[in-house]
Amino acid sequence: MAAVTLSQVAHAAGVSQATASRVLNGSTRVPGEDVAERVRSTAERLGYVANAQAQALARSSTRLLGLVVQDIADPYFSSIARGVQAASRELQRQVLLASSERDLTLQLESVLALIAHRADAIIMAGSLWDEESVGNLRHALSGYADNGGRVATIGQPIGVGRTVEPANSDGAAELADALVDAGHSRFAIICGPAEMRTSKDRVRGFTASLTRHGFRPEAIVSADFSRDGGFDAAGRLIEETNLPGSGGAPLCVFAASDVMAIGAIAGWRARGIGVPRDVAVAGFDDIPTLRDHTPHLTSVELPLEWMGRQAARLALSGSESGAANDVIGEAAVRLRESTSLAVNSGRHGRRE
Amino acid sequence: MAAVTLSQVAHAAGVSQATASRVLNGSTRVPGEDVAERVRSTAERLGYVANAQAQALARSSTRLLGLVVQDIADPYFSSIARGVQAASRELQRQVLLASSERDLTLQLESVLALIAHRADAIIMAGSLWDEESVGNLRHALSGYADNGGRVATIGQPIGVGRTVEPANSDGAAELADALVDAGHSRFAIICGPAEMRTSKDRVRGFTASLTRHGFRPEAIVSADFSRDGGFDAAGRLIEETNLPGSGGAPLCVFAASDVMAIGAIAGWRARGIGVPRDVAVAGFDDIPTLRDHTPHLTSVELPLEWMGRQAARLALSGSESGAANDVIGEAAVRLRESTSLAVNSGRHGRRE
DNA sequence: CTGAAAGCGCTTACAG
DNA sequence: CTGAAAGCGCTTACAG
Repeated sequence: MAAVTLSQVAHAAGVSQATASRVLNGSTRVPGEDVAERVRSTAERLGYVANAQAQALARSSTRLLGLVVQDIADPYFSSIARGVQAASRELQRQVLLASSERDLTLQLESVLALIAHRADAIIMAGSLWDEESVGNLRHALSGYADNGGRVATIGQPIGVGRTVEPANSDGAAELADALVDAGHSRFAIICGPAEMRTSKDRVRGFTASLTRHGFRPEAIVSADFSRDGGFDAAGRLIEETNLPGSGGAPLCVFAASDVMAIGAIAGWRARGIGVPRDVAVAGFDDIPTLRDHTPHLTSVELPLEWMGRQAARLALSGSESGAANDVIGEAAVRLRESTSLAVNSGRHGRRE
Repeated sequence: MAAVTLSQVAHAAGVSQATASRVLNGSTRVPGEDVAERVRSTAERLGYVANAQAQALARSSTRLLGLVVQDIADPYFSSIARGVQAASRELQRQVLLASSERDLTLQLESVLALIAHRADAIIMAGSLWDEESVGNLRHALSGYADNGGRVATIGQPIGVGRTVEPANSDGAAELADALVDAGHSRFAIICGPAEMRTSKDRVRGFTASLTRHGFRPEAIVSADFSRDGGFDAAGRLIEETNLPGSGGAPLCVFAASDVMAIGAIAGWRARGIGVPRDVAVAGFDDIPTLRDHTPHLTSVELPLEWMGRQAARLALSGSESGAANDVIGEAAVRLRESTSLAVNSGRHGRRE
């Protein structure tokens, strides 16, 4: 790449490189308007675009914001990414995006790549690790932080940097409260893999609330944290539990994410089991793209985009006392058709 | 940031900086294994991570891949981004993500930022422009290309670089064919803004096919290219068209995207109009997250993730004759419940 | 195989 | 206000 260089512009404009630099890249020490104008028009004419790599090296600040997500196509992460992106624009940063694919090795590689690029800050969304494997990651991150790098995690603290914590446990507990209030009395759970903290927290909150109300889940089925995982789990669940006949109390299933809930509904439908006619279902996240699903899904809304923005803010704002250290993404229960009891009283229930 | 430096590692290992560089960063000219090992362990001990900015400057190659999308939270773009991300991992690149928000100014700024970072290649997905505004963009991009930058667009050619073109027009035409084959005879269209080429191409292909079959749309309603746009359009459409009574031929509405179709269905449902009972609807894109929508949506599948991969390949592969210049994202019609005529024969139709 | 040195394209004290 | 020069952290001919 032989792009136009600052020194070329300076030469063509008949000034020193220092002057050209000061004119073109917002220095407070502004040269005379005549010279400035000459430099500007020369730069324009030559099509000069400053080399950000060289600037970064000279300033030792890249204005890069690193973001690692598990899967950018997952609506959960793409919503967060949107928030990060928006905040980074306001904060004049560029986003360096890495995907970890739920693979611990890739996750470490991603982080290392972001460190190599000397991103001013690194945001890790939906990180996945167990206590053994987290060592390398934490080591890399804390070295990075020691050198002035800023770290923010979304989901769980990793011991370095600040964190945006979604109210997974509390939200799930409030959901259980609301479900009990609505009249449900039989519960089961579909969740993700045991080592996934997001899923674990949600199950924990849900179960704890149930216990307070004097209930406990009749079954807990774990599967891949995906639509297909929910589909499979739906099948396994009905083998483990009794769906009531027309007389009994209906079963209410909490799926640890909307995406799993959708899969479960599809799985039941394939077996002729209707929601909420034969079984009630609640999800988590309240993904916007799924708001028009039929039946409308009871869920727990999380401010995903806002959480992305906050993570960027936490990571980029000074470490001074002013800024909060951690922030909570508050959850809000949305009771909807999928857990409705009204239509559940008999076999003749109509949807709508 | 005072990260450990190559020269520090070299010093600590008692070798020259050149040697350290050769050991640590895959040069073919490998030093003796004893020295190499000493350098490696020193680097490890000191926690050395190469500064990618400095490397980029020295090598004049950043290994950065720029991607600009309109909205990363839109499933259309996040699917593409996933493909780009996957390919870039295989090609050892990092992704620099920019969002243009359907704003021409932001779009230009995004591209300029990517150029400033000297990305090896820039991919523009779902670009939006009219012939007047495209000037600046094309100018920036062609200057970039002149300096060795590679460009790929997804959606429409911009006159510089290669392009991945989704079969919007052909796919929509095939959809119309299939719908006519299935027995539909009355049509209407819900589309995005006139200046959006994606929408325009789809409408054009659909209408052209209709014409060949001797039909023409009874109404064309344009709205925002979003769920809410579809919702609004649904309302306006029924004011402009006659929905048949129990006897007449049913209306079949083509929405220019799945997201608009979903919105339209919600809009009708809010007015007591059922799909496909009262009106048939087809979308476009076949978004995976919407596959479990009720009714199952007739759509035209586009290989979005694959298109992202191809764009990365086109952009990063050599300009030599070997590689194809442009590639088509083939469309595949998926006829499903939302355009089913079986249930449409009377008022007693049941969904499922 | 190994090293001294120039150069990548900027910024920024330091002088004038 | 303006410029000469050092320095940011690497790579890579060029010698030895």
